Amino acid sequence: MAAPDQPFRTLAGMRDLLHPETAHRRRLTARFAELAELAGYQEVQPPLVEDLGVFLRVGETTDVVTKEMYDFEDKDGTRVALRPELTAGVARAFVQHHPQTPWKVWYAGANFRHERPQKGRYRSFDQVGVEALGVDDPDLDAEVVTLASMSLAAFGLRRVRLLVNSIGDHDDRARYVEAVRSYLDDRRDDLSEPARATAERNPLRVLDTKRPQDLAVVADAPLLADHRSPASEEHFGRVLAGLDALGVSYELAPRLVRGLDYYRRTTFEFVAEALDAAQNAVGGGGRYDGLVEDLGGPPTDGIGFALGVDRILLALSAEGAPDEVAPSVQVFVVDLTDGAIARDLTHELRAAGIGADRRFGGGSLKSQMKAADRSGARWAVLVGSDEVAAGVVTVRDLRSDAPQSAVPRDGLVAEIRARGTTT
RNA sequence: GUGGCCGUAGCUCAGUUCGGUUAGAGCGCCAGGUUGUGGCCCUGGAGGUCGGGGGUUCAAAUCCCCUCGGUCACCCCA
Repeated sequence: MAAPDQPFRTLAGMRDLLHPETAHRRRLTARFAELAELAGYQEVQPPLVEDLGVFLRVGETTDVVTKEMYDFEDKDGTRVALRPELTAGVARAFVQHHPQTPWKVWYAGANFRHERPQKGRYRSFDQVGVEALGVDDPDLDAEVVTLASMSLAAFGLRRVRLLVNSIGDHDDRARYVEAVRSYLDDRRDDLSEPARATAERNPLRVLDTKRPQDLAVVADAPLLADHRSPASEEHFGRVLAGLDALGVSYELAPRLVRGLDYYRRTTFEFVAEALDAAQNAVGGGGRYDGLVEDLGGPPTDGIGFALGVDRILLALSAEGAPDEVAPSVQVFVVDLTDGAIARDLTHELRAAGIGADRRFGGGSLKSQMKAADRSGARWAVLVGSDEVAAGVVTVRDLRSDAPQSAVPRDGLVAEIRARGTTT
């Protein structure tokens, strides 16, 4: 096989995650898992690939499904797709395993959408989130929104706006869609060309347009609040009361229409103010009361959210959040003999739970000390012919000018433990 | 999917307007100054398919075409 004209590289919109970013992501995910489990959510891991039909239920009028999906024919002819989001897979899992309700689960994982990449938008992107199925109680809505809000705060994000809306239940939504459709039909001549196409496919999506021309039309569009049934209105009122009681601040966003078709009643979105980029939504979610039924299960209420890990990291960086990563190596062994001592000492230290490394190929004392410095280790342990003869090692503090000292070779682990590895 | 801008050393970038000797800088890396001591300093060194392919020309990093990638916006969304 001939070598490629150019070396292989990641596909468009895909990236290698390297240290220290991997460490930031791991820390964020761990923090999220902690918070979700504190609230009684259990981890779930649906597969990355599902039958295409699972995702079609997400919304056959949405770009996510119609244009952006990585779908292909499997070897047996089945139409399958890489998941563009996790809610549909979780709902499918609910139908398949019929767990006890309420089923409260959290997840962390990659999703795939074939979009044109830009800042904060990648073809492979990570989300963390929760889903809670089988409960209609507005207090659950408040719990879920609060968990999302607290998670963002726990990650260190400072400037976040929470937008909340209710798009009504199934019937409210259907009536509202018709009202908007007929309104937009009347104003068709005032709409931009792309907005006209959107209006036919999915009228609600026109409402959160950014084009000035369409904004003027949208300003006078029918209001959702006028189309919500008393029951929906009451549910929404209790969600907001719950948020008030829990001290979660939010803004009502009457035109907040989220991208996926399955949303009902409560919808919400988190916007990071530090992100001036177009992609500034760091999370969102809502109720999807009909989704499980659409996937062949029993009528089941559900609500959840997803937070975009990539965008949160971008926002944290834009806010100037601290991003130091503690070095994992605490001790660096400098061996001036043939290297066998470094081999044995690093092994001994690691077995004792102390991060240890050394320089392969030896090199001058100076070069090994440079390597020790770069490793971030707190301690350098030096071994040369003098130490070997005396049965000791020399321990040097790389972060202070304290004098180095000789320590019995067999007592090194105990000595490092006694001195500590931090600061 | 559409449009603007951008691809030069490991990294950040000069050089491209108006083609012309061995393509530069800073940082990083390696070595020496200091035959057993890192960080600061000094000296030296290694390292480049100028994204890739084709074309124009006596001559291309520089001009033209194609292509790949990045970035920003639209669209969409986490």
